[in-house]
Amino acid sequence: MDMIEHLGPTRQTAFGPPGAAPPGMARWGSLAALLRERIIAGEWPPGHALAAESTLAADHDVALGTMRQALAQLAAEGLLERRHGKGTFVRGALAGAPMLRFFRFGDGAVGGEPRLPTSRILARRVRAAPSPVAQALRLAARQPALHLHRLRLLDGRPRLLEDIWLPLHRFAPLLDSEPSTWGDLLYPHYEAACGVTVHRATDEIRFGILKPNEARLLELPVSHPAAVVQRLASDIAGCAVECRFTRGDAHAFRYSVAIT
Amino acid sequence: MDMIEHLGPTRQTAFGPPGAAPPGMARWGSLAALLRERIIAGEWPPGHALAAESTLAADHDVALGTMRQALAQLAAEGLLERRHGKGTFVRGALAGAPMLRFFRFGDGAVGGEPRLPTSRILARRVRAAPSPVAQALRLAARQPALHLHRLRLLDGRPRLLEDIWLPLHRFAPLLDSEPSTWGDLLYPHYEAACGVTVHRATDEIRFGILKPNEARLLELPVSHPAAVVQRLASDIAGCAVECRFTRGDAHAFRYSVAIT
DNA sequence: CAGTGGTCTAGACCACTCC
DNA sequence: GAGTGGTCTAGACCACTGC
Repeated sequence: MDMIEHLGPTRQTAFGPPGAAPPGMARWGSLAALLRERIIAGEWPPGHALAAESTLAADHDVALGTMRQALAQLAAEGLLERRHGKGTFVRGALAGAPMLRFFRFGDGAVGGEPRLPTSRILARRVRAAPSPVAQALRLAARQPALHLHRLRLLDGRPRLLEDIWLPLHRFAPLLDSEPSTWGDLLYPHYEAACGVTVHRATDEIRFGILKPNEARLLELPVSHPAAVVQRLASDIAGCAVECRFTRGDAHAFRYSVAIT
Repeated sequence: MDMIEHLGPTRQTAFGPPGAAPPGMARWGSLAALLRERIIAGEWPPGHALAAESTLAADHDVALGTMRQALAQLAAEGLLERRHGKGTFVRGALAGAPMLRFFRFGDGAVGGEPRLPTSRILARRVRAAPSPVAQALRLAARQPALHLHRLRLLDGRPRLLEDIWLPLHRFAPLLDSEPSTWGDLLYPHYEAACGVTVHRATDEIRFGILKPNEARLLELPVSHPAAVVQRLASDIAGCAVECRFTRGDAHAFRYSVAIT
């Protein structure tokens, strides 16, 4: 022990080139990258508990604080969830990215309580995806896609109309069950039936005009203005897994953004 | 020294009740709150450099790491900005919350380069604010407001129309200068002319119909659909300082949101 | 070069959760 | 009570900035 005392108790780059420390990445960044890869590779499934931070630190020969910083980074990225007294867990599917956060349907009902939307699958077909969708999903030419047509209702009244495109090669199990048994939330069903976890998504909002059949299904006048939300959802590895177009009454649309 | 050795080197709650540590706030949280108050109170103006973290730590009798966590918290809140090798600074006005991020005006020009919008103040009046605006700005009844009517152009073509409401008691200096000298960005002018720093804002988006005079100014047909962005901007203390309504062609509207 | 923030260590105690 | 994450300490070295 005394032989290495001159190195001091804090020889930080003991396991890497001493001088070439952070060219683009500090020690905790490398650890985060390493753990990130193992999570993305599926080594630990969603919901799985990682080893204790002290164990992880010892396993990787770093101090506790360094490992904590790596874990904090992954938690900030949404890959991990840390629960005091319980452990560190791989995050599962998106809790919810409810489309209704974009809309305020006043109705005649007393406001306040958030009513849960119900959904009805109107069609389920295998067909070639339109070019922009195929591009978004990174489908090869003529590679088949699963198309869902879905109506969402609030208090029994049709409110949102959805066109959902899924790469067939990952969602084939959806062809084997009755859509009416899927429930009102698709992402949990994707995970249960197909093992596909939706981890993040981007919504793009634009303005449009309802086509006649869309207006009819939503019980709105023809050429009524619509808010269109195009969502591209990805799994934990960043692969696009769903392309969804949601249309609703433009006059009911309302959305808030915070700027800092 | 040896006399207190039995306390160990890590008597952490030496300056607080030993057992009642985090009832709702840990040590670093209290430090953050303390510094936050001093920043909000204006003790350090925007752009001011704080003392070195080591100095701050010593001043408050905490370890470096504890003070670092407090400073990191404030940086995450957007109150501070830390620059490696330089120091820790109080953040100034919002760099920019460009309205044009909501719109894509394709034009006939080659895409790519972000063209800067110019602005033209069409009117500047002192008048009572409409009730919703007065409520948003927390103005007392009949307390006067400054109203600006502003047109924003891209490549010389009118694109956005803005109604801006300001509490007169903080923006009186705006009555003393020629609006054409204000430049194209208002927030820096607010800071320079009135000492009001816009620190954060929320945008609320909806769709509506242009009124005849609005359509005329934007060179669009009457009753053309419009995207309406209502922005409520606040200063560093969280006081609402500006209520702004921006209207533009709904068909040019496009906005992206990331969900994680 | 001195001063700043960024990284790392080794070890302690605390609060939460569950058995 | 055992195990987990959360907080704190005291001190070291590193990388960036500007004189």
